[in-house]
Amino acid sequence: MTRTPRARQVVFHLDMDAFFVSVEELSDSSLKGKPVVVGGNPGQRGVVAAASYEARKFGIHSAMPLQEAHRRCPQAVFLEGHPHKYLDYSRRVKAILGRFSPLVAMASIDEAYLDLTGTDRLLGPPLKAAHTLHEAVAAETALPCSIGIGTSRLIAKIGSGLAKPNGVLFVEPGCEAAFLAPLEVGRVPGVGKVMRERLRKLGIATIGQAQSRGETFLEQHFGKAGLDLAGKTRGLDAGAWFSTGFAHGENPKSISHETTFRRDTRDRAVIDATLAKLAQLVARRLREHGLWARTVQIKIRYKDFSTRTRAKTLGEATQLDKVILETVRQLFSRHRVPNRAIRLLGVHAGSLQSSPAYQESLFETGGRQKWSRALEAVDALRDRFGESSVGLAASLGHARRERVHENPAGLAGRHSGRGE
DNA sequence: TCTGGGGTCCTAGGACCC
DNA sequence: TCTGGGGTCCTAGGACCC
Repeated sequence: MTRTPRARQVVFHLDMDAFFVSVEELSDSSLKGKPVVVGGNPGQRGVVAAASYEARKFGIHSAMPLQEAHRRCPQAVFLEGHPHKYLDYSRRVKAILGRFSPLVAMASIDEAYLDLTGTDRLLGPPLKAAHTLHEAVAAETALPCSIGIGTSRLIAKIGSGLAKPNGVLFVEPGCEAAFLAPLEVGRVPGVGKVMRERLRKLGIATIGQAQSRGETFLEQHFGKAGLDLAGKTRGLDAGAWFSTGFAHGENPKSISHETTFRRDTRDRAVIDATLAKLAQLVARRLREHGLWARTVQIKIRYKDFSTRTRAKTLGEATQLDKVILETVRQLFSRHRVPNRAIRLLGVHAGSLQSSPAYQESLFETGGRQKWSRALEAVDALRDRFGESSVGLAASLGHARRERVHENPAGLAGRHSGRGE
């Protein structure tokens, strides 16, 4: 990523501490100081959504199977949780953040990035501003959080992780690489279990070791992910995840629902009812967002956890329960392995667009391709008949009509310079 | 260790087009 | 008779995040 030279950024990353657990403690103070797990009961199929710091002492962490958490700490309090409450508190926090900067990006329900570049006059130096913010969150929500401050989102995020619990950490500009060097490479966002293991086999356990192997080495072994990693080890916001900018919260790229059965099933009635329910949930959310889906996908996970997805792209985008249900039924009957017990079913809508036909504002993703197709066609005509043969306005009008008739390729085909 | 649900992005191969 | 060189779209799977 090339970066235009600019004033050094001041980025905050604010992360709520054990968010779901902390919210539960607000309404039941007897939970404080106890090992608490939010995510469900240990008898259920499920994983830990949040664990209190007390529970973490037993080795319990997010995404751990509930049964395993129970095995490690039978005396822990297991809670189903209250998603609506969490959303409510998330909004309250967001409102507070909005008073500190107009540039706030919620990265998930319990974390946000703030751009505080150039707010010295108003809020004081970064550390002071962070403490003011920290106190405001504590005073107005009674929830603990941690704040990382850096010259990039990446540095701020890693910083907030190290500041936990309930702390503030400031990485001085210019000290990024030195700050990162001793940290475990798994601290880098985007480096998960698989990449960490591959790095370990290459003798890379810390960010500093990755730094010294260099960009070429990392790219050779990991392709684009390696190139991004090289940037991250220097404290840069490399990769798609970090380069999305602060203006956020546009339309989703996909909408899906899935459910794991309490017990694996082969029961056709249960399966049919589940597919209908999932299709209906997906369709409703499409309508809520004012979006139409071009592809519909089914997900089937069997007893042995093997998972299959099968997709179909529709001729015409939809937001109707009926169309989605018919499509997933078809995909299911065509691809299900007969008599195998099913653990999970899912319905997924992708290739979303904001109207049923091609019409996107010409500058949005879908439209851009059509646009360039049309312009290519114009170029082909020019190649063949000379510059004067195609007036710009006329050709664009033509392109638009072609789109409405859903035959964007027709123009290019008939008038191609290759012509055969 | 018996593994949720909602997402994003990336890869890679094949179809198809000019 | 050793065989292009783009490009896009579609599909399936997987890593990763919270």
